[in-house]
Amino acid sequence: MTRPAVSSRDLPHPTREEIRLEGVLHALSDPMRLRIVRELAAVGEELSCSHFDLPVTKSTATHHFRVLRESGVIQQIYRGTAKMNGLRRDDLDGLFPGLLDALLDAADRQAVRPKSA
Amino acid sequence: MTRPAVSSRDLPHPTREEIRLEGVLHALSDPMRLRIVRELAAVGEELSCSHFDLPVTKSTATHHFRVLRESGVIQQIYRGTAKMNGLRRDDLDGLFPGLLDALLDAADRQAVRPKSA
DNA sequence: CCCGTACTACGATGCCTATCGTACGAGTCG
DNA sequence: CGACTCGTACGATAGGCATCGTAGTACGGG
Repeated sequence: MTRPAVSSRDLPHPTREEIRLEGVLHALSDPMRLRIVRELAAVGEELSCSHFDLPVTKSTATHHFRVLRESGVIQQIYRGTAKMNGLRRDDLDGLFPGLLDALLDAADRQAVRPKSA
Repeated sequence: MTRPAVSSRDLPHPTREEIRLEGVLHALSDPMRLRIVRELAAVGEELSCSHFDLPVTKSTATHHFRVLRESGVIQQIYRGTAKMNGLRRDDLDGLFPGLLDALLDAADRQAVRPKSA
């Protein structure tokens, strides 16, 4: 699913061709991860892990970022002490045109709905 | 997540408002269920459970159909001994315009790709 | 009424995963 | 160097889930 790491401190990512729709959907089916992706899309630029104020511990956050990276949804690189996260929009749009936008739009619509019973 | 059953032999479905994006994505993140949905979409009409020739036992198939129903992706009703399955296209399109088509298109594109390493 | 077909229910199993806490490694800045 | 920040690694835990097999229920037809 992922490329081997050539040096320490660099992170294995799937190539574009290795990205699987099922993996992307699974990654996005977790509320915490969907939230991360929505924020990345809204801001439109790379964000450090610590920028996100998630209601989970840091180890759990690390886990979610890894799932997103290994599924091909985000790309991560170290920038000094920070680890920057960016949406792989080009790859996703190339593989699945319109999907990411449809997903983000769906998430936006749901976010506006009454949280409900 | 689902309405209570009023009589035996009728199946609890979530109302349109109860359908959650995360649930839909989770349902579709399983290859077997994605396959079922793709077939339903391709045929465009209701299909009985037994119409599908899935590489799993019938108990497992029952499980997958239930997940799809409880997430709001399909609707199921008994018709004699058969249980018919239909895509809830109106509800999904109403909640998340364009999402279902984008997902089906993405699945089609992936299906054409070399299965790969 | 009896049988066959269609699907379910239940229990078991093994794997995956979301979560945490603690201890650690890598960089940066004084 | 030393301390601080950012993020990781590892182990534990608890719950979810895909799968199976077996036994059972509901319906329709002879």
